[in-house]
Amino acid sequence: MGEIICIVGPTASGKTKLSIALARAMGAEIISFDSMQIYRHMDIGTAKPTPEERLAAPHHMLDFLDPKEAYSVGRYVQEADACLQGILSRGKPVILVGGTGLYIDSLMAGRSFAPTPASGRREELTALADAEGIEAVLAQLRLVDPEAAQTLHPSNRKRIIRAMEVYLETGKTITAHNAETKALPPKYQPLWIGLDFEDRNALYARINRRVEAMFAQGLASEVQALLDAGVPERATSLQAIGYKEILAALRSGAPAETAREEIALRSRRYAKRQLTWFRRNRAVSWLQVDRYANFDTLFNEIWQIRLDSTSKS
RNA sequence: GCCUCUGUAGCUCAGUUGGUAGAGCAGCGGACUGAAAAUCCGCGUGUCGUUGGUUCGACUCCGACCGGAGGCA
Repeated sequence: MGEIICIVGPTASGKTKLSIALARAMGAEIISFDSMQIYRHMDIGTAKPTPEERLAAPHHMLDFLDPKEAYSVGRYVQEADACLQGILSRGKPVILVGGTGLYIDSLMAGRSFAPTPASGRREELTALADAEGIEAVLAQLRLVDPEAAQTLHPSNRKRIIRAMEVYLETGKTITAHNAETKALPPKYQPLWIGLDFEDRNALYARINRRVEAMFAQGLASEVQALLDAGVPERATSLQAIGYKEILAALRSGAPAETAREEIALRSRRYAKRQLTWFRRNRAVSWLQVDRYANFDTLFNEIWQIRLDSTSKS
C-alpha cells in the first residue's frame, strides 16, 4: 500500500506549511480534513492554503462546496476515501492535513455510515424538544436504546436528538452501530504526526496574531459577501469561527472589528478541544513546535520519523 | 507634607459580630461515530501587599512600612 501521512494539531500550529513542504519533498498529493475549508468563498476566515501554496501539490477536499450547502461526516468519508483510493492507485503518496478530528478518524477507521433518507425526522424531533422539552425525546430514546439514554447528558440536546434519529432512520440503535464499527479493524494505518506547543501561550499568541491578520486581509468583507450572496445565517458554513461572531456583531449594529476578541477567544477554545481529541490517539508522534529553532529543523525531525517508520514496515 | 480611600485567584470584585476564603470572566482537564470550527460535561488554580502586635485563633482588630487612587495644601 502507498504511503499515507496524517498531520494533526490545533489551529494555527503550522499544519498547512508542513503539509506543503512534505508534499513537495515526497511528490505527494494533499487531502484536507477540515469541515470548513470545504466551502468556497471562505478563504480568509478558514485560513485555506493560498493559490501559490496549492501549486506545490494537488489539493483535494478543499474549496469545492457552496456555503449554502450542508455537509456531513458520512459524505466526507465517502468522497475523501474515493479520492484517497484514486491517488494511491496512481502510485503516489498521500498527505492528509486538517483539524477536524471526527473526519480523519472516521476516514482512517473506514467507518461505514448507512445511507439515510432526508426525512425531516430531525426537524420533527427538534420541534418536539422545543415544545415539550428534551425530556420528551429522552423518554423515547430510553425505550429503544436505554444505554444511550443513560450515557448522554440531559443537556446535550443535539446528541440526544441524533441518537433517536439514528434509531428511527435505520431501525438500529446508535449504541449497536457504534459497537459494530468499533469492532472493525482500521482501514488505514497512516503515519500520524502531531504539532503542539510546549508553551500553550506560544500557541495562543499565534492564534491572536492570525486573527489580526484575518481582519487585515478583509475577513469582514468576506463575511459580508456571503450574506450578499444570500447564504442564510443558519447555514453550517456561517457557524464557523470568525464568521458567526462577525455576524453577531453586525446584527447588533456594531462594527465587525468589535468581534475580534471574541473570535480569538473561541479560537483558543477550539484549539484546546482539538488537542483533547488528537491526544487520545496513541499513534500520534507529537512534536513541540516551539522547541525547534526554525522550520527546517522541525521538518528534518519529521523527515527522520518518516524514514524510521517506512524502514520498519 | 497632611488627610481619606484602597491592596484578596491571571483580571474585575465579594467576604457576615475574628474560626486560614468565593463569584463572574479568563484558564485547565475531559467526552465525542452522518451538524464536529458543532454539541456537551467536569475543575478554584490563593504567601488574603509586607511586617510586627492583640487573641486560643486574624483576610477580618491595632501599629509601622511598601504600592495604587483621590483630596487639601
